Amino acid sequence: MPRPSTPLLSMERIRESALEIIDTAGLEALSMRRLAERLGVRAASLYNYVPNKDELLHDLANSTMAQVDVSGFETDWVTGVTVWARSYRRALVEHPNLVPFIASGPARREAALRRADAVHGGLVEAGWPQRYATMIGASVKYLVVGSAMGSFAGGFVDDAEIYDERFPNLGKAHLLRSHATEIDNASFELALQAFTEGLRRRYAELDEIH
Amino acid sequence: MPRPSTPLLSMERIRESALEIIDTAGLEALSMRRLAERLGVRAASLYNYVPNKDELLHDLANSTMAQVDVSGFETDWVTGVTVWARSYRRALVEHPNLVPFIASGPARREAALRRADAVHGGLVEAGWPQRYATMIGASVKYLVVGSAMGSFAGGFVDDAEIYDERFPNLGKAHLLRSHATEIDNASFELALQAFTEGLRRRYAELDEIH
DNA sequence: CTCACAAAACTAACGTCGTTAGTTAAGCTG
DNA sequence: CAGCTTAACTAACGACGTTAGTTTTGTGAG
Repeated sequence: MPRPSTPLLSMERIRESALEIIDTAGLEALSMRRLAERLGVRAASLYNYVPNKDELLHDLANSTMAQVDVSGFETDWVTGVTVWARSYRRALVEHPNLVPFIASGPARREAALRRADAVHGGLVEAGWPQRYATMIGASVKYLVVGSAMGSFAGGFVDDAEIYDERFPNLGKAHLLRSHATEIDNASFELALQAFTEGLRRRYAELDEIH
Repeated sequence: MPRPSTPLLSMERIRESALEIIDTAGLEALSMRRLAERLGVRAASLYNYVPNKDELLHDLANSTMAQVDVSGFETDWVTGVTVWARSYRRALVEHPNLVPFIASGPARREAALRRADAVHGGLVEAGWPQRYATMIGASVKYLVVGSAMGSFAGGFVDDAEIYDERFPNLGKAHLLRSHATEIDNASFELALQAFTEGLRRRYAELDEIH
């Protein structure tokens, strides 16, 4: 059926379906053929909208990164970092299976660069030396990416037998799974707050020098 | 040439070549056919040694995790965490392209579980409540995985044009690349130390209550 | 010492994948 | 209404993971 009256596809529908597949079946489950099938179409038709699979993934990554909020630096650097980190994590956690793709590969993505620029600028403006600004940006990124990807608690298996006996200290690890997201949230908050606390002390010492 | 006098393959050679491909060409470049070719053999022969590609990757992941050192908890929890975090990161950074695989997927790997058990035990022994022990373990994992995977500095492109003008605060980002590993190391150390500093304060408050 | 069987290589094939080339018909523009 | 563009299609290529079946070598039991 060539050239239907109203188009079957749109960039919007493609993005949407691709994310559905990734979210429910994993990144490796996304294939052009499977995506096409879900859209009621043949694989080749997708190439009228998307140059190739890799570009489609970059597109999804970019629109994910666009949700990150760096407006907090207008207040002060601590809220800047905190708001940034939390919104960053929130965006990634929405599509955890996409995180490995987002996090690897060069920093060419428009949305990501704009935000990196804002973070760096905000920190330097607040008085942090360039080098520190770089390191703080990197550290927060580590924390966010690691937490969005790892889901520490969700990683354990729902079967007590596996941990019992052989791993006495993990005896109750199988219970972690049921409140996995709560534990992951709390762990991220602990890490973020302990980290910013440590930074505040360094920031104070910075002033003492001058 | 069926059944040669001396075997052409061995688990050792397979692991080695697989890691070489992953390190130099990326995780997605590892295919059974390509691996076989590098070993002077046909793809099907690999299945005499390895049940399938996924198991091979798990095997590589497991031997990577086996290098992580959790002996520091015999001294005190701070050195325990520090030694653990550093050796963990060192192990992952050796094969950054394998990190996405290592970090995703359930915690079924023997080596990883043994170490998680030791960490949790060490923290509880030192007086941390169960819940905190879990969160601290998770936090450090976040930091390590994020840093091993992200290579913040190395992610930037070696081309000044890309950042100039449009991203004023990243003006010199293209320079980051040349000392990428130094910056990544320093950032990780900053994050780890700031984090443990924050933890120390909480640990002190913990004692005050009783 | 021989003979059966395990081991370790092979070839051939299946179904899936990303992608391209070429085709077709509908819609838009002059 | 003629001609170009658009958006679907079919067919095909080469690479992928994996399995089945084949062949020859090495080895252990009698």
